[in-house]
Amino acid sequence: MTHPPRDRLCEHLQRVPYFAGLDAGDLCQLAGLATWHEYAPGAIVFLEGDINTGLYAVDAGWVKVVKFSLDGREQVLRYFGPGEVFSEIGIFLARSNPATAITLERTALWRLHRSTLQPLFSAQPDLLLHVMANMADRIAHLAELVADLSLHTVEVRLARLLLEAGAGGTLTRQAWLTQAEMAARLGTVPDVLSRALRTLADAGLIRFDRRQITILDRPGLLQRAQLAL
Amino acid sequence: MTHPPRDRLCEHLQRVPYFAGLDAGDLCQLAGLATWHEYAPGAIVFLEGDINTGLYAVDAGWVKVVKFSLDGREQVLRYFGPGEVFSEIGIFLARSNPATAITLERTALWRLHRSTLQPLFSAQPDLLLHVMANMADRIAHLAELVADLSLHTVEVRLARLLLEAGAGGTLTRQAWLTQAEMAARLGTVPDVLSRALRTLADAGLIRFDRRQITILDRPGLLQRAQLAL
DNA sequence: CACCCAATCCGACAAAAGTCGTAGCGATTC
DNA sequence: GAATCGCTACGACTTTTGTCGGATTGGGTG
Repeated sequence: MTHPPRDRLCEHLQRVPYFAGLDAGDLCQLAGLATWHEYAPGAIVFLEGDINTGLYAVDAGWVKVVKFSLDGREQVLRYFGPGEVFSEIGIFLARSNPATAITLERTALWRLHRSTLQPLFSAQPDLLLHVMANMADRIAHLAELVADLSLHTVEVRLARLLLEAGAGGTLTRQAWLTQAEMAARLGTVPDVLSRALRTLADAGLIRFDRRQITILDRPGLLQRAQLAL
Repeated sequence: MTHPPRDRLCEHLQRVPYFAGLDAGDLCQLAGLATWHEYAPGAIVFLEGDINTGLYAVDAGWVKVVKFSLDGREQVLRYFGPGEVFSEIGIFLARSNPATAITLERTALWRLHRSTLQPLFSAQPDLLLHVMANMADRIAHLAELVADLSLHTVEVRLARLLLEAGAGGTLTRQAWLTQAEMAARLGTVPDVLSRALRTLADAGLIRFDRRQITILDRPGLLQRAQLAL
């Protein structure tokens, strides 16, 4: 994970789905303004309350965006992996980050600082629309998370997560996706998640060990997730 | 609440904080494209899953944006009152509404349909930035809601709500803000909310009756809200 | 006024979630 | 191989939340 040469940044950005469809020349202009940052696992990219940020694009690795309670419990709002862009709120000077970003493993990010973006926006309304579309995605995702937390039990939430993540039957967990991490994602604690996993396993709906979770009975799981019948 | 004459729409829009700072001529152009809609209390403005919407501005009345569970429980994402604009997601054809909008009382809305907005966006990047700033606000608000639901008890959430809403000591409730409504806002059920209100009242922190809630001990309430000490 | 209806309140109970202590298991390190 | 560390598992317990039946209140209506 060494610093990619300048003349390859453009190519990099074009592979980011976020920027697909944008003019190649404009993208290269963007690339020239991006800065490269490497982080160790568990490093803080930015803190809730900070205002001095911009837009981030993940080159390699994984980042989680979280909120903390005073007593240290954490709620994951979202994970971001290679090719994804986050922190749209960093575009606005008037608003501080609503959450904290932390790396989950050794991670490399591109950063487009607010000040470098402003002129581009005026020149390239298309870019603005892309960013807006991403924000719309964030809003929909968060609204779904709110509904999940408020309206469904841990078991239902877990079933939904498994159905979503393990579209292909077996879900091989990233090394960093521990039960504690999954619990923070689902808005609960490791113990409760462990119980829920066992309940689903005992019911014959899934099978799991330390590195992967297999869906054995998708229709049954859909039912537990209150998405069917 | 009769249909305002066309030549006053412009003036109306200028009073919407959302559009403050935009060029007056552009606003009048916007006004000419808006359509006027009236709703009875409890009417559905749009449903989760619909895609045929646009941007709404509240002229008079109140609207709530909610998610439902299969068994009918509801979680309020946000309330919108006079002068506020909502449903930014309606701008994107590719995305269906993530939630349902319902009126709380007799309500009048302006609607700017997607198709009428698109050309304006190209001509007026400023307008885009305004919409984006509002989306940033939605994201921050939802992130806060997620953290609240996941990390705090009902009592803490209630204390926070009271501190936020009743900045001036006494909070006179809108007629529609029943305990059931407040419960849906806090992500719980009326019974539990009633208990939490009683607990705070018994502790001498608040006083409440059917039409208003008074904060008696702000520092004490701040402590309950885990925002102090 | 009598009536009705929605909102609120209450107590008892059930379910879900969180806490705690302990124990086992695996991979890594020494 | 032994020691260690992080992750996972499990059982017992507490707290929080949700549910239910029924009582009470208060405003509006006929």
